[in-house]
Amino acid sequence: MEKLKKEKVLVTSALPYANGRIHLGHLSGAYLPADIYVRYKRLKGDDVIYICGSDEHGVPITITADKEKVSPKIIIDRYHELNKKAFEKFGMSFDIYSRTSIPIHHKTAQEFFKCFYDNGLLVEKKSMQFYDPKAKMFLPDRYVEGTCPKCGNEEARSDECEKCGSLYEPSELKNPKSKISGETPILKETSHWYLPLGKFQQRLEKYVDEMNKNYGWKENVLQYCRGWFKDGLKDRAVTRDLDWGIKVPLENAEGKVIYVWFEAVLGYISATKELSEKRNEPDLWKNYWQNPETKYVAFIGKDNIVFHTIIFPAMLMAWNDYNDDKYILPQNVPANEFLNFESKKFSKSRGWGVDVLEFLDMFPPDPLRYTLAANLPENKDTDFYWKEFQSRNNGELADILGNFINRTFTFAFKHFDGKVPPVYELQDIDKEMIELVKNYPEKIGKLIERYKIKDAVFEMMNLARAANKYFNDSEPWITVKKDKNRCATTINICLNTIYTLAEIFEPVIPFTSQKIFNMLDAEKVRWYESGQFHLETGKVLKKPEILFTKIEDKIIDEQLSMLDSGETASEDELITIDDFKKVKLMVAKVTEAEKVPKSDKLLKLKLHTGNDERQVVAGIAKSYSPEELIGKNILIVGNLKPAKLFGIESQGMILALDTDEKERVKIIEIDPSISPGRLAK
RNA sequence: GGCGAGGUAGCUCAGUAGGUUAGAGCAGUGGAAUCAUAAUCCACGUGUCGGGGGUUCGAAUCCCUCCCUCGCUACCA
Repeated sequence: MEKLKKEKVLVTSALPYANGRIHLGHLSGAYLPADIYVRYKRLKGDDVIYICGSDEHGVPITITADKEKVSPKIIIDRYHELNKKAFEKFGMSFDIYSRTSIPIHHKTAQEFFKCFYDNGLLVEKKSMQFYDPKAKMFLPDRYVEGTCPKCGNEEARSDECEKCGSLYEPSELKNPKSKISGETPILKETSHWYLPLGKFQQRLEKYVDEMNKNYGWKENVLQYCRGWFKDGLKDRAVTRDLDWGIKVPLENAEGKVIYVWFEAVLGYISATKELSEKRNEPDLWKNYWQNPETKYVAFIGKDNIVFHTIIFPAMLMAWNDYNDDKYILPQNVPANEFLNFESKKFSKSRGWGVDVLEFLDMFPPDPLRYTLAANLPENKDTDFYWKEFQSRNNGELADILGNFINRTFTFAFKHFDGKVPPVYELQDIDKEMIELVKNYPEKIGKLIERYKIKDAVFEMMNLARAANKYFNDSEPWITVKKDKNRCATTINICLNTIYTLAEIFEPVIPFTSQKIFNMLDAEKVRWYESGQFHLETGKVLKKPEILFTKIEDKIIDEQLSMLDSGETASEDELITIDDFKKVKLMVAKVTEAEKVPKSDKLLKLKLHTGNDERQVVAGIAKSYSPEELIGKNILIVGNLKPAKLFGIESQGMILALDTDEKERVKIIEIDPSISPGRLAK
């Protein structure tokens, strides 16, 4: 075993947004892999700190607060505490779980802002922003929806179209609507500061390239970066008009806060500062963040890639340009994909999924940690299935790992007074086992170093499999009668293997691992030494306990049936008759029809609805030709808000039925004797 | 329709500097054993590596094309 240099490692996990409870998907993405990595690093003897905390600013929190008619502080306090507790119960080993509402963070974020401002980096731009007179607030991009002036995308944001990627002035956006009140917002002048990311593009590309060359970034992360670089990095506003957040530290900046994307990533630094204070080591944070020796690894989910590979590094570069105390940049950003739940996306609003606290009320954390770790979305989205959870718990943790430990311990107690028996003459089978065990820590360590956690977990269980085989092949239940020394040797080797198992499994199932150490009355050792045999002959063992209880089919079936009922309830949500009365279903006669140029599915129709004429655009071109529609009596929704499709105004919606054939619909035809304009009731 | 990801044994998946008989876990079948949480161990797969075409001495692995699935997004009004 080569002596490895002690590394200085800084690990962060994405700051969860304090606007809801974390669910299993969150754990799989950014938290469990990081925790496994960190626990391994600690066992290895590296100097590591692990930082996380709640992200507590931004508009969604204010909206939740408004909905509940409480202050945003109530919301963030609630979710900060809940999530903190969930992480604790799950066994997350953060050195600190901080939050972005604390003064240290406000100060840090303001320092960065001020530094960029004072050095003339930030560009001030006056612009017309949407203002919702009813909600009395400026509307952030994502709360304004309208039609993109360039490509006609109807769900474009106020200054940017995600469809075609074009940027424009809010005044160019067509048909703006406030997503908060539904009102048409007015344009009001305001001014904001922008971070010119374009200035950093070349350096960022070089940075990503070099880090990848030296440390092997994940393919999905690189793809994402390439996409952003290809489009060219744009100026990004770093302030917002809002009263919830970190105040812009300038004169005449009333009502302005630092945009949450700018400050949230700095929360990692602030949290480390808070840790410094708590430990009463004022320079601790600098020893990591401003130490070129530090290896900084940022664990995140795929939705967060751009912030950690482009924006945050750009901010740190900018700081480093103007200051003598220079920050290090992420050395690796091992972003995971997403975890789905029983084949579908987690969805809070649809009640799909299980949140962490809910889960841990029913089951202990280790089986969950193991199941999630064995199935991490490292390369692609994966699923959490209740059945898989059961089979991993019963078939692997209980049957393979737990049972091996149990059968070994019962042997030690039945035949060797609960003490570690001595080793006598070694046969080939023993030597092979000893050699095998010796190599496992390094094998697994190498996988974890390369962020191949899933493979590492598989190897951990493989050692337990091999241990069972060794036990079987050695047949101690026979040797105990014929050759006690042989039996003693076998049990000694098995007990030492259990020691190694306790250590290598610690990052994944720390609670159980601790129980095993207790049973062995032993302590953790250095990771790379854990494959060697440490148990002294004659050492007194503690009585074994069952480490994993089996999960009955009944319990899993209950969960599955709860899912079923939960989902149908939300899908078939009942409406009142008043809800229905809002919809004006009306008979109309088609007078003209033509294809919309350049469109596959759209027809432009002129409809006669009794007293007036109206134009409707309908997506039925694949099912009907314009000619066959003319003269038909059909049913439409008459009081739908007009919308523009392909630049053509549509003043209603034609009702049609799905058919078995894909993309084919059947319009609802009304008896020709009914005159246009009649309403359905 | 656009973008992205994927289609490999019944299920979940691994498998890129292209090279002998394509792998693992689970499930299934048969067997061994009985110390142990009825837990373990061994043996067993003629899989069109989505279809077709191409490059190559040789492709699951590279190129083209088509089909299908999922996600996001859309002309779902």
